[in-house]
Formats: sequence, structure tokens, C-alpha cells
Amino acid sequence: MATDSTDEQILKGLLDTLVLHVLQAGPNYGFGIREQLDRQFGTDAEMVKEATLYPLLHRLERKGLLASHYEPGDRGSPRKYYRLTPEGHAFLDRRVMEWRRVAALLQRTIFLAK
Amino acid sequence: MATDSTDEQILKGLLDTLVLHVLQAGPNYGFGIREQLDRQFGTDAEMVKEATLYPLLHRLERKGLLASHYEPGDRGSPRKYYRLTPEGHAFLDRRVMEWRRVAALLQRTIFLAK
DNA sequence: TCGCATACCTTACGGCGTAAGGTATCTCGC
DNA sequence: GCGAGATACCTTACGCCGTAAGGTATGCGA
Repeated sequence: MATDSTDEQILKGLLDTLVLHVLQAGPNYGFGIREQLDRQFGTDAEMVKEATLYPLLHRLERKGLLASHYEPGDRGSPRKYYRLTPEGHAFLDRRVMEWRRVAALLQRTIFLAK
Repeated sequence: MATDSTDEQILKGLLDTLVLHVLQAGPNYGFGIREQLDRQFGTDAEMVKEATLYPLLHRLERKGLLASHYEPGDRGSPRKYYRLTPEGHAFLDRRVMEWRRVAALLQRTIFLAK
């Protein structure tokens, strides 16, 4: 990690929430999730690296927040589709509330006086 | 770290920004910074642990974002006061802008439809 | 058949938050 | 003076997580 490059440090602790949120719209697979995240972030550089995303998906599945199955796609290797479990939904709801608290904290503090 | 307890995961990558912001109001020392953060967060539990804060301050100083000097306090051991360097100011400004981007991203995504 | 895109995965590494524990200084009551 | 407690700073060991780098398999088009 490049110590202070643009957003990388900041994304720590946010990525799992964003991934779960993408899956709230319906089941999706690695590349599809990545595409969604890049679109949401609207940046030229890729937002999440493969070596970040796949271990993250594995962790979330191991924690019981996601379930998966394989399915053939249009091209390439079979896709591994992930979907939210009930626990995943509940976890996401809690996380969104926590992020609201953080956003409120930012408003009260660093977003105010220069 | 308790894997999914309230805010701990979320604070990753945010703490340095908050500490630098506290020091933007003027030089301060470990316990004073801690007190400020607890007040801003307005939570019953302590926001930042000592074993988090001191290594963080050391890192920020090593990176040249902070400078320090010792000064006797009212009670206890001499206090180590930290202050922002010009590089620290610039770094904080960049970080605040990045957090604005993140806040906007949250608004566009997870804070919308349930 | 030779790339090229799609798609998934692993290893090795470093940063960072934390639990647990330690050390030094000062004040106050006795 | 002397012990207790608050103040104040620090270190070690550990585990989680993002990442660079590299690897494997599949299908399509030239």
C-alpha cells in the first residue's frame, strides 16, 4: 500500500459494506460486483483489486453472510454467484446504521471549520 | 478486535484524520487528544485506546506530519505535545477532501434505498 | 492454433488496531 | 516520608485485512 495514495487507506473497513450493498440488489459474481463498484465510485482507476475482492468474498461466506453457487456465463470460466443470507441482510443493516453515525461525526467535526 | 463489534472495523483509516484534525485546533498531548476524541464521538465507551493512539502518533511523527516536544503538566509525567507540521496540514487537507468524496459515495449508495 | 478477454484463486507481505502489561512522575492523606 | 491513586507515556505479541505478483482454466475470434 502506497502509504498515502488517494483512497486506499480510507477504504479500509468500508469495502465489506459496499460489497454487501451491491448484493442487496440481487445475486452477483466477482467481476460483476467489481463492475458495479467501479461504476458507483465513478473513478478512472479501478476501485477494488481482484486480490482484495476474492478473499473478501471468501471471508464473508465463511462468516455466513453470503452463500454461493456456480453458474455458466456468456464467456470464460463458470461464474461463482454470491447472494446475501438473512444474516448478511441483518449485518448490512447494522453496518449502514454505523456508517450513518460516522457520517454524522464527520459533519460535526472535520467537515466544518477549516 | 472483536470481528464485528460496533465501530471498530469502521474506524480503520479514519483515526489518523481525526487525530490530525484535533491537532489543527492547536498543539495537544496524548491524553488531551483522547479526551477530545471521546467528546466528539459522544459515546460512553472510549473511542480510541491508548495502544492505538501512541503508535499512531509515532507513525505520524515519523512520516513528518507531526512534531513534538515535552512540557511539564499540572500532574503526572511530563506531557509530550504534538503539533501539525506544514506537511501535516497539507496531508489533512487532502484527507478531508477524500472523506468528502466518500461521504458523497455513501449518499449515492448505501444511504439510499433500503 | 494462438492470442485475448473472461473468470477465479493463492502466496507473501506490510499496515494498523488492540489486549495486556509495564514504567515514571506527581499529589494527597496519614 | 510513604503508600495509594491518578496522570502520562510506552512496548510486545497478535490477528485482520488490502495488495502486488503470479497462477490456472475456459471460450471466442482471427
